[in-house]
Amino acid sequence: MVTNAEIVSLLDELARLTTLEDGSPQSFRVRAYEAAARTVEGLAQPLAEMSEAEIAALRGLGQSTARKVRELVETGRIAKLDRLRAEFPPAFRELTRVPGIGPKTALLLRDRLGVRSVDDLKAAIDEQALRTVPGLGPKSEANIARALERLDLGGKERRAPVAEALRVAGDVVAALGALPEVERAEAMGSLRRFRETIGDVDVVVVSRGDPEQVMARFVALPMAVEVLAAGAAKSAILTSAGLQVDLRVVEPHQYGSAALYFTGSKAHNIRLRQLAIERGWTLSEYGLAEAESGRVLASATEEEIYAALGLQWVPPEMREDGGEIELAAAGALPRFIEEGDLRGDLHMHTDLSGDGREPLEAMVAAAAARGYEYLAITDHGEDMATNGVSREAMLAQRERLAGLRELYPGMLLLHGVELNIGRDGSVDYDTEFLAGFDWAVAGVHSDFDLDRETQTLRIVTAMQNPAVRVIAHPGGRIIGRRPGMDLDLEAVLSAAEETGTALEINGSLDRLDAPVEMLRACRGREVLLLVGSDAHHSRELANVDWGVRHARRGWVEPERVANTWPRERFLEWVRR
DNA sequence: GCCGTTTTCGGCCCGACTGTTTTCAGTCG
Repeated sequence: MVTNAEIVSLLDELARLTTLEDGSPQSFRVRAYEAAARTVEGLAQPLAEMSEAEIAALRGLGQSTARKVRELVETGRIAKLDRLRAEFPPAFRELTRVPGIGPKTALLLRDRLGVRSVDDLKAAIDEQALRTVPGLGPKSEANIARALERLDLGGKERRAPVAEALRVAGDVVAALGALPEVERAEAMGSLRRFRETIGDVDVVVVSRGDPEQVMARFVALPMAVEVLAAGAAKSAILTSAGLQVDLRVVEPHQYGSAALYFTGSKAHNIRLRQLAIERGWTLSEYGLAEAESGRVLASATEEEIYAALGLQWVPPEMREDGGEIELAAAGALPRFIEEGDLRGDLHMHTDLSGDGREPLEAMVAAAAARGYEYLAITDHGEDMATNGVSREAMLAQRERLAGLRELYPGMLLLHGVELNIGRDGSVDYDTEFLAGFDWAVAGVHSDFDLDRETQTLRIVTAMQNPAVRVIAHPGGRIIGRRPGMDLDLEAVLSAAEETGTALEINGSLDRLDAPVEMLRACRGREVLLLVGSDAHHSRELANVDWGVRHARRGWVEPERVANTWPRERFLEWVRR
């Protein structure tokens, strides 16, 4: 079956190709394809199962796109896409990856110089042919030559995993925040929206002084290996980690509109501006203003701008134009989960597992310091070759944990285990030994590339095991390193509902798993979720905060997350 | 290509920067 994710990717490709066909990223058809893709992205039900009329009724999708979707479902192809692919082969499309070359220039180079690939472009530069093209000159030729040398050396082409981008952004924000003329420095962009991969880091600085001073300090930061742009309003550097960082300096009274603008997403911002226009206003990074007089109506905080547009404040993680604007306009945004909502953590390791780094006592003490009402220790089961724990050692740990209960009378301490799900869905130990645990998470740690049917059966079988309460990192992916498992989502979610097995939202930055698509598909269903740290060190207990931000991207409401429940309710569920 | 309590046709987001121009087009975010 054609999945929504596949349709999204094809719509995005149609948008990119249409940019070339129309010769402008401002093309309205391009924006229509993009808007359609964003809508499909936020859709819970499979488009492949909908009729043409039902598809055309979706916001941003009309007759034309509906026909293409049906064509894809029925024939496996889209004729228009095939035609565009033939007209603009991959080698030609490569040209627009070069910074400074957009659709217009690419087409111009093809028509005037016969340039059809990056290699052609290099040859044309060597012959100094670019300067002969009308609209280009020696300077453009030199800029493109320089951009070509830098291509593939880092910058925006390579999207960094969020964990890496957070480190770079943290360093830059700390350095800028320490400057005397800086009142506030924050990372915006896709990092604030908490996307899983980040193209570049956008930083907004609030300063009353002259922005040039801050800009000068910025481009001189030790992590800057190259200055990509240095202007009065915006600058950009390439960091030693190969990640681009853009900086904007704004006045305090413009913080809200700047934050809104630089957080994006672009699609979300365009919708906001449309709402502004309907009211006779304009919205930019400098504020919400009357179109005629230019009088500023709101700019200091995001909240007042959303309010002026008749919207609830939208959490950054939800700003993707995936239906959140309509809900915010109706005052019907889901009650989104917040960091303080969690009352316990049910997935953490100690040094008993080979990969844990701290003793049981330290992990429990750190969890208590976070104010938890309950927690579970979940070291690896014996099947795990390197880190697994024998029965004897598990029983000894159980004794130690029992001793700790007196020290923490206010906290429910569960003795748990992280089981390994074998190829056939079986798990460690035997039924009798398993019954001795208070709690068990089960996860896949090997054979990630089984075919969909086998993989799905494997997970469903594990769910049917009465000892298993939650499937850990159910997508099986490592961001930037390993793709997820091929699963029949519908079958997995149905099994989760039927068996009452929860799905984990693993807060480890390398995982952030369940993936967003899985979380969005849970909307309106009876699937239970659990945010877990998967901590191997006490400082990693804070991973749950990443898990919560990721959960907001998946529109997860706290009511569906079992570890937001009070201790008694949680315990009742565990015992059932 | 999509959309409509002003519209089924005529609109469709905003600003900075750059290079090439003598007033603007293209790119980028």
